[in-house]
Amino acid sequence: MNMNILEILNKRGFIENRTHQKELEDYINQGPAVCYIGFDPTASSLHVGSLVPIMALAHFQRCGNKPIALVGGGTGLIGDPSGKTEIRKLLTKKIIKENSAGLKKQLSKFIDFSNDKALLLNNEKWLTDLKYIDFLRDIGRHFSINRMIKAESYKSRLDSEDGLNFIEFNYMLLQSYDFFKLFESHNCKIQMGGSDQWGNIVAGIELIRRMHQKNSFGITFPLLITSSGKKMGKTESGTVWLDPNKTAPYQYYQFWINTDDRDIKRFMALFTFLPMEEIGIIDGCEDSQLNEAKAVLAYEATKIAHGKEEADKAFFAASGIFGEKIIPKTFFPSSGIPREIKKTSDSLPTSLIDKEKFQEGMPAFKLFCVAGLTTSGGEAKRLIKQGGAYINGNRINDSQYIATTADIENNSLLLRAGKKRYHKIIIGPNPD
RNA sequence: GGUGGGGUUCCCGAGUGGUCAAAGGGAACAGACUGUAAAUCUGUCGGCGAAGCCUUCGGAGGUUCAAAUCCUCCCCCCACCA
Repeated sequence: MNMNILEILNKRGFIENRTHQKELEDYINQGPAVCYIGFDPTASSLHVGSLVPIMALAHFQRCGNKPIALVGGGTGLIGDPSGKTEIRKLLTKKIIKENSAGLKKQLSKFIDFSNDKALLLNNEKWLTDLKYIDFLRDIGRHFSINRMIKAESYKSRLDSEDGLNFIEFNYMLLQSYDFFKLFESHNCKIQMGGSDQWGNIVAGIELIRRMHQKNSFGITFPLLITSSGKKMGKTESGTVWLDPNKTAPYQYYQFWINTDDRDIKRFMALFTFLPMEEIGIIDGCEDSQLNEAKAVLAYEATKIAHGKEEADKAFFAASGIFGEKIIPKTFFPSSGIPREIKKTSDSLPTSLIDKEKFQEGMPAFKLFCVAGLTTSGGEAKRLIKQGGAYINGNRINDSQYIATTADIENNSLLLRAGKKRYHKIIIGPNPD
């Protein structure tokens, strides 16, 4: 452990706020610390927006501490109102269960759960069997309504038209109880979370103090919005998921490539493990160098989430389409990004059309629908009319254009919508 | 339980019998400009292989030549009262 985890997190921009700094540092310096973050199983996959907490846990582990990822299988049944402008739909128990399983799989890519080096727990274990009366007597009495309604997360909702539901109002108690439980069972003394979790975290700390007269700590991350003011992880084509089946590695890579200039440095610090000394170079970069830096960012981020092989593929596929990019060895020397070009386009999204069906040709707009580049024929025609549709690099000018066997190159059609969206259609019998 | 206000296309939000596929804004998409960036400008923005047609304004019925708009019933949300 050469550098203190707190220093690392701080330097890389993870920390927005923390409770009792001095005591927290002392605790960290005493040796392996235990720390937890909760993940809501509201979707079957985590997305880029959850990456900050995930990376924080990963750093935590790399510094020799023990992270706990807590899947909110129990709390997910309720829904955290923090930062939400409207009541969240209640999810069924079955869905929550499936989602929890998905989260587990994804988290394992970032955090090493082998040999108890990190723990993955589910609060369902202790929440679902709670006795209401006991809970009220033991835990509920420690919470002041007066205090709770002053918490920002509740206040905004109380003022809003939708109001706050009793079920959600209990969320703070349950999350506090989680922390308390982990404190008791795993000696976990730190809880981290997004800045909207501050109220819940502090409530947990308070509960532990009241129950055990012991200190515990909280750290919150800054709310990540891109410099263009968008919420992290949402793009034109929807959410960027960590599940390769929901967001292909190539797309994932592209997401990072499309980072706003102003965000490159910040994102590198947060979403890669590259040393900060190297990241500092961004400040002096201009134009094409910025794009190279984005490639490094995209490569590293993809590698962390999907492995080296997929990252390589995505990188080469991108060079095939957008032009080769040779990244000098001196530029981010720690990065494993390929320094020479090898052409493939394997990792492009691909679909298959039967050769016989294609014999008579197919209207171009239909092809774009089949490829999923557009969602309706009208949209595809619009695309063509606007000059944003290409087959094998040739712009299509006629919305009635029929693609025929003459358009096939190498048994395939490379469709392009707009500047960046590509899809390959292979014509022929299924190769399998 | 009572009273009042609401539910409009991805989101916000106008629209109170035809001129409504529904103003305006946001988001998004395309083009131009670029660096697979940002900003800006222009265009597009329910579906259907053109015309024309079809589906949409919480749900189900009804009035009418014509309904997002009027009537009936139902569902849901909000506020105040209890």
